[in-house]
Amino acid sequence: MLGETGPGRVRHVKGATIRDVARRARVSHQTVSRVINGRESVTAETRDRVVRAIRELEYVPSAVARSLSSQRTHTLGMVTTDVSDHFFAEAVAGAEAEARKRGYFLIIGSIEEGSEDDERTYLRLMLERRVEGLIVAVPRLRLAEDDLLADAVARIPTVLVASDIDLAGADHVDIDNRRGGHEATAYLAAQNHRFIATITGPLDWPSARARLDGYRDALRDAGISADRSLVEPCVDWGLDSGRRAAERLLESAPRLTAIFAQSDLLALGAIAALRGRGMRVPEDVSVVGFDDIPVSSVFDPPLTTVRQPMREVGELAARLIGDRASSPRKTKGARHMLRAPLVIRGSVARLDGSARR
Amino acid sequence: MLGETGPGRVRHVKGATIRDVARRARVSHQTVSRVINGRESVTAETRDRVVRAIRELEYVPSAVARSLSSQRTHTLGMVTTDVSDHFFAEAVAGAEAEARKRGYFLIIGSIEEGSEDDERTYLRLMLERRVEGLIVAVPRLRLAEDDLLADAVARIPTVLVASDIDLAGADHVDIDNRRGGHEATAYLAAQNHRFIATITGPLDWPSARARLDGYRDALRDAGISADRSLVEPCVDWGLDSGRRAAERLLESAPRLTAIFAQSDLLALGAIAALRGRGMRVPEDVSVVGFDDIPVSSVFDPPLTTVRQPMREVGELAARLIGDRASSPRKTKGARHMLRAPLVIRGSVARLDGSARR
DNA sequence: GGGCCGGATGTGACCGGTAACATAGCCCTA
DNA sequence: TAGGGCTATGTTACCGGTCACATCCGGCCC
Repeated sequence: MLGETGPGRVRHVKGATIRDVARRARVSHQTVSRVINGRESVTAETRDRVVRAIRELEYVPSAVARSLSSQRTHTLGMVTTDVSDHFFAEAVAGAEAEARKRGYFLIIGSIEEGSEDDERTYLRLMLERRVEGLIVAVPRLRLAEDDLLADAVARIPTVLVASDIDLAGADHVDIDNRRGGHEATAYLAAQNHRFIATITGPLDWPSARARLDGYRDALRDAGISADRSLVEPCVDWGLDSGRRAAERLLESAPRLTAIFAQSDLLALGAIAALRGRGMRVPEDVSVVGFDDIPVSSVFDPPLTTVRQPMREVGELAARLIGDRASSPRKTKGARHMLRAPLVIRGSVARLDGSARR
Repeated sequence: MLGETGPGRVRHVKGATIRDVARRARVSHQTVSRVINGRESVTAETRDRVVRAIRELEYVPSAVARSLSSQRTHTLGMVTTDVSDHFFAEAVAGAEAEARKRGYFLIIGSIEEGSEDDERTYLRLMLERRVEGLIVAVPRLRLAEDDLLADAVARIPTVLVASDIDLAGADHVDIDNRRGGHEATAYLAAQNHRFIATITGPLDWPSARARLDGYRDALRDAGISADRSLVEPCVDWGLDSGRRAAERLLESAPRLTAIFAQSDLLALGAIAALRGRGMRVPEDVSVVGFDDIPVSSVFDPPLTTVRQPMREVGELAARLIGDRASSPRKTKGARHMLRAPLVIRGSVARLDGSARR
């Protein structure tokens, strides 16, 4: 099996092309193309010859050449916040599954916290690769006034995930965070809690603000007046932040009987801090989280939390793109909200009227 | 801005090509190419004209055409088990970061549990896309005798992650699971435990078998004879499996004083089951996990566990590919083992000699 | 038996870049 | 002042497929 690459040129294992196969099977390259694409109108006998030649030459068709010629890449791009965050990993998994079901490949760009203009770079690279759709799951997106994103939207179907940027032409997919925050808080109020604190995520995340809005809505609905000292924002969504926030709350609002934490990790951190102060959960302080990460159910106590269906978010995003691609372009983007249901477990206690502090 | 696409052909928003830009800037397309690629030897004035034309036409170079012509795709492929598994998501994140640092894009194929011949499909698709390197992180890979994988290895730099398939020419990256299992078990033995049970992952995972080997090694080293009733395999790595396994163990081996669970979730499930039986951790039974997932540290008790540096695994895999690609091809693949260190927290109690049951 | 039809196959252009080489000025030196 | 060498730019082929259309051939109809 000597390389017939011609003199000089050494090229690693010069792959066979459609024409090499054609020559070997003594047909035209077009006939090979027909066989590859399973078109009718090829004699069984010819087909056999071609198939054999393909096998003998270990021919693998080039998706690159095919894309150039057919103007289709069958590729979706997804730009996300760091995939090592469980939350986004789920969304990627969902999008990937749905994309593949529809015959698309997913290329991802995962943005590390702290790096500069990465979303711009990724957007540009994906446009260059001629992705046929774009999923942007970067909550803190700073691209609002950016031409680049608008440009992308103008060229290809684009879905913004968990973003509050309002870009005509783009679809939006998000969790109904406001409602989720409302449900969590209303549930605490229904258990007779009146001093309900909240530990929020970073307030430059739209989801954090929406959950906070939901929290406030619920307090108002329950006739509880808002108290600024009961709201404790964090710089990130992690355990340590939750721990520290709980400690600050215990200083500033010692009368609290319940905490709505905007993530499960914040909640778990808060619980750890409460325990550190000798308080019991839920007997002394009730806690509700947000996310429903896998361990929430085995935690002690099992965490009552709001479940985010991130996988479905990813799936929906990919599906919307698929629909856009196949059907005539709708003019305006829609905003799709997925409900985040409250999962009641054991971290909330009912306060009987007399027991209010 | 009327489309100059020619009569008939409507084509959505026909993108400008290098030749369109050339025409507008009154230069040859080659000069445009030079400008795009930042080559010297273009007059500042010419460059300006070209840059302006690019902007006016909203020209975005086509990576597809470039790839076809230059025979480089700057793309790495990664086939993994479902990325919604935190473990693999970390590896993907690491690989992605490292790849991009080296100018590569990552396309991923995430294999859902239960689907049929997906790894074959993905491999084929990635080969078609002419990825310049391949990371295969599918522990349960059934491709041992498969021509397809061997084919891939022959064509492009390939790294197998956490696989025990021995494929000459491929690099291997893995956690040193045997040593990790040894450390966990040895630590328990050093705390005077003698009846040390283990809850394993599915034994068709090489990592599960290696950890089990490490467990046995450690028992032997400590002069403890093996007891089959102390080994409890599970069908998956999840919480429920851990819970059920612990319950079975309590039946079959009531004298156990310690459990080495092969994943943190298994460990947490086991702890939940133990508590359900009224036993305390670590006072009655000590538990060690494996993984060090984010919540392990706040669990009650904080979980002593073996930390898996999955992110680094991904990074290393991408780096190896980068090295292979740039340096002359080494003949044989190497096996790289990353150490998984024991993280001591609070879920193990020291048994004093008299207290042995 | 000529013409038409339709299936099987071949031909040449084209997709949008890059590479190699050609060419045209220009400056410098002998 | 001719020739060498360098810079700026243009020309043409090529990467490996797909597409549109041409061609060939056997069967069928009148």
